[in-house]
Amino acid sequence: MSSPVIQRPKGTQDILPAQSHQWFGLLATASAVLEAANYTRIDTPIFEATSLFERGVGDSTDIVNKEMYSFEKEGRSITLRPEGTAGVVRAYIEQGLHRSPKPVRLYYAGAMFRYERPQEGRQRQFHQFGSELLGLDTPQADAEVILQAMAVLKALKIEGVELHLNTVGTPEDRVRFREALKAVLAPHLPELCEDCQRRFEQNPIRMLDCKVPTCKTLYDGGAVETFLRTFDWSAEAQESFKTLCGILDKLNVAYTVNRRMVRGLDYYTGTVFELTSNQLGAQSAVCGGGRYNRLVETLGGPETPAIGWAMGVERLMKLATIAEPPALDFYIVTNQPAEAFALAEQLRSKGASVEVDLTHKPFGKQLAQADKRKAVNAVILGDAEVIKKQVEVKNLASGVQSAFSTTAFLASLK
RNA sequence: GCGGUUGUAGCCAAGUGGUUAAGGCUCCGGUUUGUGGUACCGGUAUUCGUGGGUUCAAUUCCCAUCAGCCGCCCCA
Repeated sequence: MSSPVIQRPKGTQDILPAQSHQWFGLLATASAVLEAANYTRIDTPIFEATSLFERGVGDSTDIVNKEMYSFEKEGRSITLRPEGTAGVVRAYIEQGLHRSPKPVRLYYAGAMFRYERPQEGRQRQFHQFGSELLGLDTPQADAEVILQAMAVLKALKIEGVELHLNTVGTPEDRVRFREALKAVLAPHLPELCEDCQRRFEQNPIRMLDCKVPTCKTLYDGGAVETFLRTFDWSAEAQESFKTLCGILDKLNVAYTVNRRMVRGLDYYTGTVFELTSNQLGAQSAVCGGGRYNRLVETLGGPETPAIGWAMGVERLMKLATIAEPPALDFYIVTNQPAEAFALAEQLRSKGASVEVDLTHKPFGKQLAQADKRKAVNAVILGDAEVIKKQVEVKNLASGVQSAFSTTAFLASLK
């Protein structure tokens, strides 16, 4: 009797051989875009002190409230990271990166964990690719980061991407906005959905994102619409947002200003943005980001403005076009393993990909394997060839086979 | 956390309250043990996600549970 099969935990995925080329190719392509802009990769631990996320991401967010994988170990509360920025900022402070020349440009990639109900494009263990630009509070920095995100999507040949932009103002603005919004919404509270009533206390700004028709209708027109249009943002925030839009206009980058787009993490200030794809289902956001001018301070570092974004790798996988893996150059058909290994090593040192048949089966069988592996050439190295210091090289597409002396064959590869 | 829906081999998939659970692809073996791709032949599910119940009898009906998917919530 065999034991029961153990299933993978809910909301996790294996990256199988059939996908791994696309998976790592995607990460390599995205990384290359950022490296080309002088961003440097940083890798931080997958788990951190729980308080890092409570303080950093914000304890009014759903992520912190109900989605964190936390556990106690020797009296310490540890949490599997639900997002990447908090850990990067922690390292920035703790490792003294804030003393390197500003701005500091970083990117990261790795697994994140949120305890949520899985569905298409949303796993419990998922992967993000993100970038952070620390030490600059200018609309030019905002533009660099947004353009960078779009460049990554372009490099991945992702079409149908839309840029949504907004500003949530300075940190002071955000507080004022929040209170003013509550004042406007308070009279309507009884008409609103349960979620909105809850949000009213916990995170009123998120109410604007509500999808319930009755709420949506209310927020779309009348007092709320007027309020959004006429809210007295600080001159600083308005000026900065205008400059950013001006840069995008000049570059003919299409965008939509969405006054109701607010993002779920508490640390955002100023510019926020999202890139969405019309080719995904309900989880249409492929990239989300924004400015977080207070986070470094909140986590105990020097006052440091910053902006960043993150992309969902699983969602990118559904959209990206990555070149096929290169074909296998040589499949060595042999009954002389020692000779075959030596030849394989020499071929590989010249950059060729080589697989050695280890089965000792008849050459017909080995050739069939060569075919199945989609090798371009079979190299036949049997007793006769070893004696003559030769190889037979057969092009599997044409069937043409010819003999070379081993040295001539290697020399021909260059 | 809520609502809906699905679950037969590695993949796709037919099927029925009652002897051996179609078929296709893949894989493995053979015809062909120093020459592949085609063709032909053969093999691979003691069992229908798992557990329990109803029944003389369940893969089929019922319940629970697990997992996938869709939507809400939230977000990448």
